Amino acid sequence: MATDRFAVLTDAAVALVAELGMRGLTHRAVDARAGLAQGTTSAYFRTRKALIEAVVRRLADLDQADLEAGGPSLDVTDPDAAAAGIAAVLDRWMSTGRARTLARYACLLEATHHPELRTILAYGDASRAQARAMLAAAGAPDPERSGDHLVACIDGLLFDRVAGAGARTAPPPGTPENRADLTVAVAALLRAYTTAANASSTASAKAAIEGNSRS
Amino acid sequence: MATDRFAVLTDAAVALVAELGMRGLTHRAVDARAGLAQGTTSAYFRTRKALIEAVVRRLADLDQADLEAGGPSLDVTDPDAAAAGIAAVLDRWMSTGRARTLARYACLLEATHHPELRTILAYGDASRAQARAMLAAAGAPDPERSGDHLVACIDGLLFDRVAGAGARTAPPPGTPENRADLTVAVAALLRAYTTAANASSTASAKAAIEGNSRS
DNA sequence: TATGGCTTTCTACATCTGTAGAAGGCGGGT
DNA sequence: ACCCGCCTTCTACAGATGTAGAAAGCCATA
Repeated sequence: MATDRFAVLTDAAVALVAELGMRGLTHRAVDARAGLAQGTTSAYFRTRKALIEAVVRRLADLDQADLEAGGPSLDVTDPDAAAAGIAAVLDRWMSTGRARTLARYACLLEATHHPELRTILAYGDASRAQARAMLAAAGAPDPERSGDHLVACIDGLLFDRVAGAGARTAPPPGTPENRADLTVAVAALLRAYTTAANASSTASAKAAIEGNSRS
Repeated sequence: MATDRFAVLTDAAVALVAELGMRGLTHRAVDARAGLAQGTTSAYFRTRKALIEAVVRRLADLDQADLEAGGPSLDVTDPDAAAAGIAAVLDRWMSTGRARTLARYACLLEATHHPELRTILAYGDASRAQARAMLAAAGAPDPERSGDHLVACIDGLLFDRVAGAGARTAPPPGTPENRADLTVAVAALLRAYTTAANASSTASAKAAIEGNSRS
């Protein structure tokens, strides 16, 4: 999975971020983790920022490859099958790919105070595009917006199970029970955002919030 | 907002975590941020773990107070109003309370590799209970599970806007547009998880994933 | 006033971290 | 064989960080 020096180092870095957080990402720690001589990481990534950027890039690349290798089908005609497909991906990301998922969230948080990372980390752009396309094909109103909402919610399900309360309460990752649970959750989401019966337009919603704004 | 020494210090710590990440949480940095003499934080929280725990506890307390001061109404009979109420809270958490929200996510990620934090950080337990109660009142099937899904999704919407792509694409926090956007998103969620027309039971979902498990 | 316990402040120090450059080694071309 | 450029490894060092203890100040009570 990691053959050349760069890949070995960045993979080790990703693993470190996943299990120790951004704080554990250190030149020397990466050296140790990768089983290479002290100073190696420092030689390849002279500054810490370079190291972080490499991690972010690596994550993006891995996700890209993962997606191309076979994402969910997203068949509009069969929402339940689409939900099951998405659930399968989510389950994989929280079992086999848990480390990568955690690292990704850590990087997202990091990007909050490091704008330059945001360019590289186009995480989820592909998913969003896919979601929008699917909703558009399903004839949903405002597929752009709804697609974004949908992806955000699915991501929420993932985050909850990987770092939130779901990590304790939900069925363990990698099991059929987990996939089943995720499937019903995602199916509900798909139904919610595909139905043209989406009565609340932005306009009517605006009216509804009148009495609720208290900031 | 912060009168006694502990509160001053932990508030400064929360602010630091929000804007610099966990890595910025340092005894000396907290001293500086709080405008107190060097060594103060070190005296109050002898170890770094104690400092982190204090931050987590402070976040939990603030959330608790926030919730008691007036959470959304969650009126079952009027889902749109409930959605608007939730949207208002979300909007506040991503504008005025953005720092706290970011700090919370950072702590959640931190709790991933520090189990002792998990006990303190019962974040969202109240929300989950409320969601379950609401869904139960609405006659939704399996309100426990659906409630958890619902909260996870709502949290996903929040995370997306605070740290994800939504931070760039969605309407700016604190504006009516944002509240409106969130309202339609949440309303769709409520509809999805309250409808008894929730055809896919766990059992049928299990059948649906048969062809999709490839891990 | 003196005393004893606090809270607060200052200082010390071993480690860790970021960063840079020197030293060493290896292989390809002349 | 020799040289040159590259990759790798080692070492140095300034500054940050975690942690502990000493010093100083404050206040109430005897």
